[in-house]
Amino acid sequence: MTDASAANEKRKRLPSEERREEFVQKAIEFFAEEGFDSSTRELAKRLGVTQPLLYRYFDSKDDLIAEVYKAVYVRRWRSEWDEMLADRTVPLRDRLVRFYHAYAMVVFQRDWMRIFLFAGLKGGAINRRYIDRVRDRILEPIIREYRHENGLFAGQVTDDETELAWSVHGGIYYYGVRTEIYGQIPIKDLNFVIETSIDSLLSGLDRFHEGTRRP
Amino acid sequence: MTDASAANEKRKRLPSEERREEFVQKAIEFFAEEGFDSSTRELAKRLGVTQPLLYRYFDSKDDLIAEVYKAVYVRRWRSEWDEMLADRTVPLRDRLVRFYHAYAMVVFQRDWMRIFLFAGLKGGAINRRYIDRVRDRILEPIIREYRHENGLFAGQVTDDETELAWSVHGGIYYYGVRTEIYGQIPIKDLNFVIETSIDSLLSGLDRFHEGTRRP
DNA sequence: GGGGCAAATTATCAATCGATAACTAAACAT
DNA sequence: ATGTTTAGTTATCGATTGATAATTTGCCCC
Repeated sequence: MTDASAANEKRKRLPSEERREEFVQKAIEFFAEEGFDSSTRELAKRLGVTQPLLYRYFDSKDDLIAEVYKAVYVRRWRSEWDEMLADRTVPLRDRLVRFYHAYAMVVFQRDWMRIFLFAGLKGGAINRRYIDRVRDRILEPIIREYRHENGLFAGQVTDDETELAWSVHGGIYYYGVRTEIYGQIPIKDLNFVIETSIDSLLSGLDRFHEGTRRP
Repeated sequence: MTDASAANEKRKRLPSEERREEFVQKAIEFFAEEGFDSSTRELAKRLGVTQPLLYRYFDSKDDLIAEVYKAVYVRRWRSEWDEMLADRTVPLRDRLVRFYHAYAMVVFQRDWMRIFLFAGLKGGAINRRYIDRVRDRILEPIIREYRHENGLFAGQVTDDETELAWSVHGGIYYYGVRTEIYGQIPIKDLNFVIETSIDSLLSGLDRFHEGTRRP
C-alpha cells in the first residue's frame, strides 16, 4: 500500500486539463488551511498522488500558488455585481443590501478569506490590485449611484465619500473575518450587519451633503 | 569573520534577563516581517548571535513565539484606556475620539498587526481571547457610557448595540489594515476616519433608541 | 494485440529545518 | 592569580523541504 493509493484505491488516469484543475481546487483548500509554507508533499498526499507529479503540471510551487490566486480572486469575481449596483429600477438601499449579500456569499468563505490574508502577509501585489478593484468597481459606483438618486451633481467622487465608504465596507468585511477566521459565534446574522451598515453609509453621505440637496 | 561578529564587532556578554528581553524584541520584528515559519537561524543572524544560543533562553521555538505573543498583546495593552472611556467629565464623543487615537497609536503598528494576523491564521486561542477583551473592555463600556449620557435605562447591553459597535470598530480597524498591511496610501487621515466612524456609531445608536429617549 | 505516448511512480539530491551535545572563553569572587 | 560559573560557539543529528532524473504503467489507436 503506497502513499498514492491512500486516497484513490484504484489509480485513475485523467486527461491533462481536468487533472490540473483538480490540483488547483485541492491546492486552494490545502493552502487556505495550512498556509503557503506547507509542503508540496502534504498536498500531494491529500490529492492521493505522489509529490513529483505536481511538477508535471506546474513549473514550481510559486507557479502553483499563482494559479491558486487566479482561481480565487479572478475567477470568483462576479460580473453581475456591477449590474446589481447599477440597476436603477430598484431603490438604492435595496440594491446595496442585495449586492452585499451576493458579495458576502463569495467572499465570506473560509478559503477565500484565509488565502487573502496569507497572500497579503506574503506581500505580493495581488491584494493591492484587489483593493483597487473594490474601490473602482464597488465603492465609487455606489457613491455615484447615491448622488444620482439624491439629485446631486455628478462630478468627481470626493476623498471624504470614498473614505466613508471604505469604513462601512471594512465594517461589513470585518464581520466575515470575525466569523470565518476567528471562529466567533455570530451575535447577529449577516442581514442585520448589512442593513445597519448600509443605513450608516447612507446617513453618513447625507451628512456630507447637508444643505446641498434639492428640497 | 564569523556569523556572530557580523552585527556586534565585539562580542558582548549581557546579563541573562536583559539578553532575553532583547531576543524577544528582535523576535517580534523578525516574525512580524517574515512569519512564524521562518527559521531560528535567520533570526539568530539578525541578532548577531549563533542559533543554538536561542535555546539557552527559550525551551523551543514555540516557547519563544509564546513570549512574543505576551509582549505584544498583554504588555502593550494600556490600562489607561478604561479610564479614558469612563471619564464623564468629558463629552462622550470627545472621549471616544481620544480613545481611538490612543488605541490606534498602539494597534496601527506594522508589527502589531502582522503578528495579530499571523497568529490568527495559525489558529491558536490568542486572537479569540483578544476579541473577547475588545468586546468586554471597549465596546460594551462604550455602549453603557452612551446610555448613561442619553439618560437611558442601564440594563444589559443588547446584541443589536454590540454588533453595531463591532461594525464601526471593524471599519476603523480596517483602515489600519489597509495602510499598514496592504500599504495603501491613506486617502484621508486617521482623524477623519475616527470622527466619521464615531458619528456613525452615535447616530446608529440613536436610531436604535428612537422614541425611548427622554425629551 | 502491440506500438507509442503520456500519466504516474520510485529514487534521489542538495539545502534547510529545529534541536542537542560538547567545547571555549569571558566575567566574577576569593 | 586562579578557580568557578555561565554566556556563547562549533559541530552535528535526523527530519523535511523543493526539485530533477530515471523508470514503470495505463490508455488510445491502428
